Amino acid sequence: MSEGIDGRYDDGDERGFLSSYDPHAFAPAAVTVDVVALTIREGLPHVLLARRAAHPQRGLWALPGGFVRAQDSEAGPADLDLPDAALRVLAEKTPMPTEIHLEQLGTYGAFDRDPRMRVISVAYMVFAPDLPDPGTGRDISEAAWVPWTTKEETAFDHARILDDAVERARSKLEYTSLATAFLPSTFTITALRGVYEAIWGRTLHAANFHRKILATPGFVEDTGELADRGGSGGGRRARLYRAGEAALLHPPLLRGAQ
Amino acid sequence: MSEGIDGRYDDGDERGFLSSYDPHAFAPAAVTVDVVALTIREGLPHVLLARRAAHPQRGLWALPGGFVRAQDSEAGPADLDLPDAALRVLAEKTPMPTEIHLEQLGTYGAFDRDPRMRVISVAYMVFAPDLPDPGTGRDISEAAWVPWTTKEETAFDHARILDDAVERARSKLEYTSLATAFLPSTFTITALRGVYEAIWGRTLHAANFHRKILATPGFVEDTGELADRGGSGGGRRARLYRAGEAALLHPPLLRGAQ
DNA sequence: CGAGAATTACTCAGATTGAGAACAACCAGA
DNA sequence: TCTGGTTGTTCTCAATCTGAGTAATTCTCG
Repeated sequence: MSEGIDGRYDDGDERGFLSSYDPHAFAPAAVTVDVVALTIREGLPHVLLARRAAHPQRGLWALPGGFVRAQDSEAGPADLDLPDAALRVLAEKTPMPTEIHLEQLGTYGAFDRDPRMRVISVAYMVFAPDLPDPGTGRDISEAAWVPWTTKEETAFDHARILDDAVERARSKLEYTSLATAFLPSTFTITALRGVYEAIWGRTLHAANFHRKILATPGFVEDTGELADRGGSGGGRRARLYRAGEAALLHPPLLRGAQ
Repeated sequence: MSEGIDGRYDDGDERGFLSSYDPHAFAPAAVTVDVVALTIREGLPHVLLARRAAHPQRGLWALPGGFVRAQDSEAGPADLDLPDAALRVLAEKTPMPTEIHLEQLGTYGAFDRDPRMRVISVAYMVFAPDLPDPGTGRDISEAAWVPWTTKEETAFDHARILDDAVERARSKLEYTSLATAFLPSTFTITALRGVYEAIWGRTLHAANFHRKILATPGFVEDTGELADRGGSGGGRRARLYRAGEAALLHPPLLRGAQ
């Protein structure tokens, strides 16, 4: 990968070469994962944040995160891949269902993003249905689902990571079927529209949305059942759907248009 | 970030805390950057690859890459941010113009992706206009622009990174104006269509493409000039355009449709 | 039962798209 | 210099899609 380091071994055989590496010699940066877990509560997007229990920046909100375990150690077994590390640090803050949508957001590595040392952080996003509040009876630092509009002070560069996550989520809703990841296994078209309206921050024309969703092949499948009851103030009972097979929407739903 | 490590300092003040860190103790993984540089030559997408000059996997094609320099060292000054590292390792393989499009693709960290040690690699993409072949008179290992359809054996997991880059490029062309990044500062609509056809691997209706590009606000700006001459086999001289201000296309160009 | 509300179906004008024809400008060779 | 072939650009038209509004259906609540 780097000619500067590899060059010293140009004449060796591969077997002898592999045993001669000292990982610490080439590892002057720490690697962490941070997770932006998003959900929708009462029509508003929320993100899972934890209060920092230790210095630096003690008491500020921070994304759930932690060091990637590169090898087995006293802290626990190694993380075999980065998504494993992301799910582990998330589970340390709140219980999660087995089926959640996890995707990589990006990696942040500016030299001054952490005052302690050079830290390179791989950020992940989770789209989750509405979940209970993080348990308080467990060995968990204070964590909570916080409205993402809350511009309270956050630790390190987590405000920027959160902004990037918001923009990614808004964009993903346009051309993928990921909106269903915010909902339980069956849902109504109105609930699906609520996801779009919450993430995009605008209202959509209910009738046109309905037509468009049903016209997009593979977005939702009819379960044949009806919701238990209509909306809060009465109303017809809505049909229940489940997520379909399609991952990409053709054509997309555009937030710019109405 | 990690309660396991932070916990030991719960009662300290922030100043004393910062000086007590030993980076090596928490850094058992190396961080590298790899760059997928794409361009279009003679109507076909090409990627910049370098033959590995050293073990492991000596002689295989690999993406330009190298270790991130977390601190100043004998190898050179520290990379202040990850994009700086990406541009540095790319410049080590071939000269690059000052204005290129660079964006992060993703980070790869499976435990077995490098046989030497735990390596976490941040992949970047570059969209470049057609450039000269990498200089042979410099202290450069063999590098070349290779058609991306060449499924020759590549080192490590670089084939997968390249596949991810291809899919990202195809997708980006739909809803951003990045196709212009593959062209010189002024270009014809036909050349722009050639970018789409090369990346998407299909032909597009010339007249409809023309109409759509000019109808998309901010995609291209008319320079008022004409190309020096028509196409290869004669023909009318085309109008020259330059890239416009818009970064996102509304509405997008859809590859699924015709 | 009647008012109100949510869901779903329907209508219609305007915009967009896919396909092709037609027109314009240029090159090369007769 | 004429002529056919090639490329770039504009135009036409039917089919489809979109935004906006209206209406029908079916529920809750009082």
